[in-house]
Amino acid sequence: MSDGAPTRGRIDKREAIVRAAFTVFARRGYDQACVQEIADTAHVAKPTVYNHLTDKATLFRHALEAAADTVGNRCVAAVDLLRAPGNDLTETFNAMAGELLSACADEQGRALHRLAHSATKDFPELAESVHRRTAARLTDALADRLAQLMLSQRLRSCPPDLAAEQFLSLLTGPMEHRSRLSTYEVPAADITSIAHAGVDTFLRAYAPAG
Amino acid sequence: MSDGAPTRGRIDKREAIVRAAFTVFARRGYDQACVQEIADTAHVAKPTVYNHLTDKATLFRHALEAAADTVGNRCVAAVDLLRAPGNDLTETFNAMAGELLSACADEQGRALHRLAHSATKDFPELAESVHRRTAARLTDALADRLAQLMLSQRLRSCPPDLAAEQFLSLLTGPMEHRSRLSTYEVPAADITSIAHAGVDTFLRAYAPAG
Amino acid sequence: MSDGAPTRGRIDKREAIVRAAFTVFARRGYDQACVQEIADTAHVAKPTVYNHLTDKATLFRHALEAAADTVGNRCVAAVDLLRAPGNDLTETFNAMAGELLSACADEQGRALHRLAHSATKDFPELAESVHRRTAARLTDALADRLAQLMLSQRLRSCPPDLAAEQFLSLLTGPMEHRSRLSTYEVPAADITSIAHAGVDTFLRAYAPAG
Amino acid sequence: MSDGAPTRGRIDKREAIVRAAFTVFARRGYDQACVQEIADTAHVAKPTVYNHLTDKATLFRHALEAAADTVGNRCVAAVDLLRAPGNDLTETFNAMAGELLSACADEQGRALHRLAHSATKDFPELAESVHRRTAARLTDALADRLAQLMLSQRLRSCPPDLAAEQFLSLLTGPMEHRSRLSTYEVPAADITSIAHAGVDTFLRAYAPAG
DNA sequence: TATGAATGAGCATTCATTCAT
DNA sequence: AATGAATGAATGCTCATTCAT
Repeated sequence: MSDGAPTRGRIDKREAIVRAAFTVFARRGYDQACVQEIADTAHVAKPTVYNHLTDKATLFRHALEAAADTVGNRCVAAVDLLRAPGNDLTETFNAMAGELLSACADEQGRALHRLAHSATKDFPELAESVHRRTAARLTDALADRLAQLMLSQRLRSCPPDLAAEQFLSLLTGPMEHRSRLSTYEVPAADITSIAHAGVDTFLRAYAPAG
Repeated sequence: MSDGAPTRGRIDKREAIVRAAFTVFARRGYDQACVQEIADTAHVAKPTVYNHLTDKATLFRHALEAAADTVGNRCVAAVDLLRAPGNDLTETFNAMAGELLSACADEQGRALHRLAHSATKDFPELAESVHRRTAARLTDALADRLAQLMLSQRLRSCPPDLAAEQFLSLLTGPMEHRSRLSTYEVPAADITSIAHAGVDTFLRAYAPAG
Repeated sequence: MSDGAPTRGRIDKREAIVRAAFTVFARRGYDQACVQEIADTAHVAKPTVYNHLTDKATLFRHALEAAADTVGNRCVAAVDLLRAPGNDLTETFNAMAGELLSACADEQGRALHRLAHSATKDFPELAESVHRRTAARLTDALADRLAQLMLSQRLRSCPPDLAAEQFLSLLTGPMEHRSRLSTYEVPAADITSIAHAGVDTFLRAYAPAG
Repeated sequence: MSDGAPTRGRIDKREAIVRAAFTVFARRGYDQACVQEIADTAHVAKPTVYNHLTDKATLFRHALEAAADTVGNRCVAAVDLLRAPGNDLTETFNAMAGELLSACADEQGRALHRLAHSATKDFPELAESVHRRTAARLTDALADRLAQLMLSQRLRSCPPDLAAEQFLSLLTGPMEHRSRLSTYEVPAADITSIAHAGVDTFLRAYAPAG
């Protein structure tokens, strides 16, 4: 290779394959997805797929982990809104909650959720890995923020990871309910109302004593 | 035939097949489950399976709906504990929450949860049906109980279905978190602590005003 | 059995089965016909079919031979028209030819023709038997009539079976051509014109010398 | 690749498959033929068959049409003998008729005839296509020759396609009779005598007037 | 005798994966 | 590095046929 270009091209092709894989897996599910369709979507020949990623299973792992990182990043970014809580805590939480739900509820997020579930049987480590890159990472980040708010007496003092877990449950539980296990898209209005209701309940329960 | 017995035999065999189907689908997932294994598990020949249930898909539907009814029944029974709330509301809720989580967290409940998720792509009506027989039915039953408690001023007055949804979210969200999407069994101790924490937060948020 | 009645009922049922068999075989062909459909058509249970006729193959044989006799009878009846040849030989032959083609060209005749062809591989004796009951029997009967006409000098003298064979070929060949191997029904007008043309050619070739 | 060779290999394999398909279909009939046997006969793996020809049905269509072209070519070649009619018309017709019957009566021709008949139910377009490539094409070619002979006054003037149809019927009708619907091979001696008899009758009927 | 129920055998088709080019 | 071609392994489903009633 003269400079970085040829390598670049190869990397691009690999990325294209992984992206195509996620698209196809999202469309068909793991078992019904066929490597041929992934190759077609990536505009490559089937053996080329095997040259880059050994296995259908490997393909699946890379596709899901990449998507998990994307979703995880967006969630953490939403949580970062809590670094600058204004005077009105409710307002700040509402904003964060809205962001969070939007991040999880879009097409990619829902597909990832479904695929992660379907992976539990044959790829438990992958399900674990996705969980770590999304839910666990998000919970940790949120727990950090909540701990700060407890320190500054704006929330009742208590184990911050439990609080984080419950806050997220108040958001995702109703979402799962409404989207029928991520089957259908949830209208923006519903998302907002779920967010507000969750925040309201959370803040009532976690308001500072007195 | 002497009495209803011969018909009985047929029904028994059909039930055996449906039960076997659930077992195998739980073990392998829909796509990887093969009808032969279901037949073997039910101790019947493969065509006998087809004589009773038309399709692999039909087999799947019946197996899941039967399991959903079982799980749903146990959940509703747990909620019925709220019909006789003692003096200590916390204690009653704790008991119910424990029952509820045990019902959802056992092997069958977790398998059903996974399978329902995997069904969303190819059997959306089935996912919907399972949802109706479990989560939706449970939410409705719980909302009824909460409405009564609001009337008798033991809970703050507010839309009961929202309250029910949030209560259940406070239980199932952490469960899903801990079980890694229903992959692993959650130890009884953790179940209890999740139940208590959920009840605590819920009652704080929904305590009667003032 | 008290008198002939119960036996009658049994015979009727057997006939119904054989008739149903021909209907279904005609509709589907031998391989694609399934015994269940025959049983349904005859309004009987499947094992009843096996009680009366041992085999799918046996069913086929009886169905075809019965149909062959029916068709054969009609053909021979047509040939009998030659027993009373009027003054105008052409007219008599035309009448017979028309009858003959109508007999072979109706739904049953065409179905029998197709089925006999499909039987040659696996049931050569059956194909032979059908041939004997239809084409061969018809040829013989016609040869008898032609021999008489030769004796009475109304036709040129020559081997009568060859003449019969050729006469029938002049009728059935064009029919097979027009019906696309018995696939389609041939319009009545075409039948008449084929008949007349065949008779014309035949009588020209077999006209008495001088 | 040096020249066109590699492509050649593929074509050869495809042709081998189609040829094998005809062999097996001829041996078993459509329904009883199994793709595995075709693959074995062609010395390929079963999926290779599917790589080249989509379907069992497609396989059937290609096999029959190829065979039909072969038979059709030989028939047309036979008819071409009439382009140079010698002084003795009978002799020329006898030669052509012999050629014609040999072409239709060999193993391949008889198999094609049987298969075309069995195809009428499920592949009417195919039966039509085979008919067009053989009988119809042959009739047309013969009609052309007969028209020329009429013009040169060596045959009585009349519609040439009707004459062609009748001539062919005088040959194939008795053949079908003797071969019991193409079941058995017809001895060469019989072929000759059928040919001569057919020609004799035809020329008597179509001799120029006066 | 008539039938509901059960089964053994068979077959088309799909797909992940590997070679040779 | 990329691909056309080939294959081994699997699986859903159908159907003729037989028991037991």
